Amino acid sequence: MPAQLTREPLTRSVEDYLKAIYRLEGAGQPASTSDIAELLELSPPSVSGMIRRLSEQGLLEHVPYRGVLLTAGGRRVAIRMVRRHRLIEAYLVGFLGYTWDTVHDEAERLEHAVSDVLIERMALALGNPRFDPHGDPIPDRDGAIDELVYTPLAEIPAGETAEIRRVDTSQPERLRYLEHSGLTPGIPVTVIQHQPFRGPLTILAGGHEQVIGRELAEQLLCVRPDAK
Amino acid sequence: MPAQLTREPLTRSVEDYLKAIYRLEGAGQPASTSDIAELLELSPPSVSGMIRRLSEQGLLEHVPYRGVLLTAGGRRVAIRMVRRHRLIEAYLVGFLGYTWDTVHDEAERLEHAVSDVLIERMALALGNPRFDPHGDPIPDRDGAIDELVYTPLAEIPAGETAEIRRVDTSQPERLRYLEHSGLTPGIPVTVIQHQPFRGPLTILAGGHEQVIGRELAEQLLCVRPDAK
DNA sequence: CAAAAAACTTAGGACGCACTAATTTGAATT
DNA sequence: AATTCAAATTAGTGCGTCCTAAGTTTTTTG
Repeated sequence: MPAQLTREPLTRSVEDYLKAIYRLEGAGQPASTSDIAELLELSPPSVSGMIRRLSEQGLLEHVPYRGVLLTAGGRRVAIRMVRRHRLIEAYLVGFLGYTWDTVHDEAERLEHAVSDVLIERMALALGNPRFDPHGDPIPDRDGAIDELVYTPLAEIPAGETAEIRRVDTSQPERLRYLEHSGLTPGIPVTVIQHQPFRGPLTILAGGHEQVIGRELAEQLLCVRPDAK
Repeated sequence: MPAQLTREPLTRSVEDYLKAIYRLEGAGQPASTSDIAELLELSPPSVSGMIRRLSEQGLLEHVPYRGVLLTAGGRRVAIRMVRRHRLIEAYLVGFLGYTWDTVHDEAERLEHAVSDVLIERMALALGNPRFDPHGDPIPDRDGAIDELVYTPLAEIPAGETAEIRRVDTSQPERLRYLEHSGLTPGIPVTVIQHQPFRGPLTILAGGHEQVIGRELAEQLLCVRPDAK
């Protein structure tokens, strides 16, 4: 109902909340207070307070005790932040010698500080890329984003080959490990064996066999040649 | 006395205050409350309050009713911000199509958000430049800065030729006008005539005569071939 | 289905940083 | 030297964002 008519500049906190809620909504459910709190490393009462302010501003809908959903306006802001974040990552990797395990934190700060002009200049320098270094899709200027559906490597049956397209973690240690193991977007991987009880996978990638934990295999998002 | 032992991250406001005080100290005098307030567009009481906090943190020395001076620690922070600001300006102009009249505001926000790593990457990409697009000297990593002494064009006697080295304004309109008039760092200018009573100057630059206001001529910092 | 556990909100407070209004101090003027 | 004026400070507030402690609602479980 309150429509956020006066476009006052949003604070960094607000931008972070909206981005987090957008990400949590990706799971299909409304974002819960505690999930937001955990993602942003804040206490639940702090989140409750911010939810009240954001829904007063018309950026989200709140059903008490049930969770929140972004309004169109809130989603617009969130997607804008996602575009910024991913373009900055791509630019830093493409032009300033960053590696995919180090860009996240830098982008996390810069996304709040760059102007629209600078973002578009970066996009231009990069040739308007559609994916960032982790394979995450970059929304276009209008907020359109093609969220392709990928299959986690962990769910590829033994014997099948799939290609890694996207890596769903921002932890530097994990990213370094994956890079070192040759498990990056664009790489074909053959699943040799699944250990039972959600155990590790034996895979073939880059010409040699290796074993990879289940949790990590969940974060390697792939396409199967046929299922594509 | 309080030595700012725990290196907690400084806020954006604190960084802005220290940079402003550093700039005001350039005039040789302690920075006054009202000068700081004017430069930062804040009320004097706000500045008084911040001065108290900053001197408690050991970043500056305050003599009540007299003004403030940066401590070594405060100066270190301020020079770090100046290096950031000027390197960012140079990078944006050099690599992202910015012009010298549009970089200031962008750099003003980015200087608070970039990491040391990113700044050094930009410096490397630029070949560790010593001056920014306006001719302002860029402090090196250790904070060393060679503040050359220039002569304002307004003080060059009629008949003499001098070379513009530095332009002391960040107002986009003025910078656009100067660019349009061909009055940028590196350009030789011959003073033809001074109008009396602090009036405008007639000058020869880029092959044609033009008239330039006294105030603007004060901001064009030059070296004289002989005095150099 | 009642009791326990988990999730969420409200209450109340702190901190940083801005403001206006009122007061104090120092400098300038007569 | 007394008065006047400008500059600076203190007093008191507000806003945004965070916190802990305490209370409420929903979900889970025995």
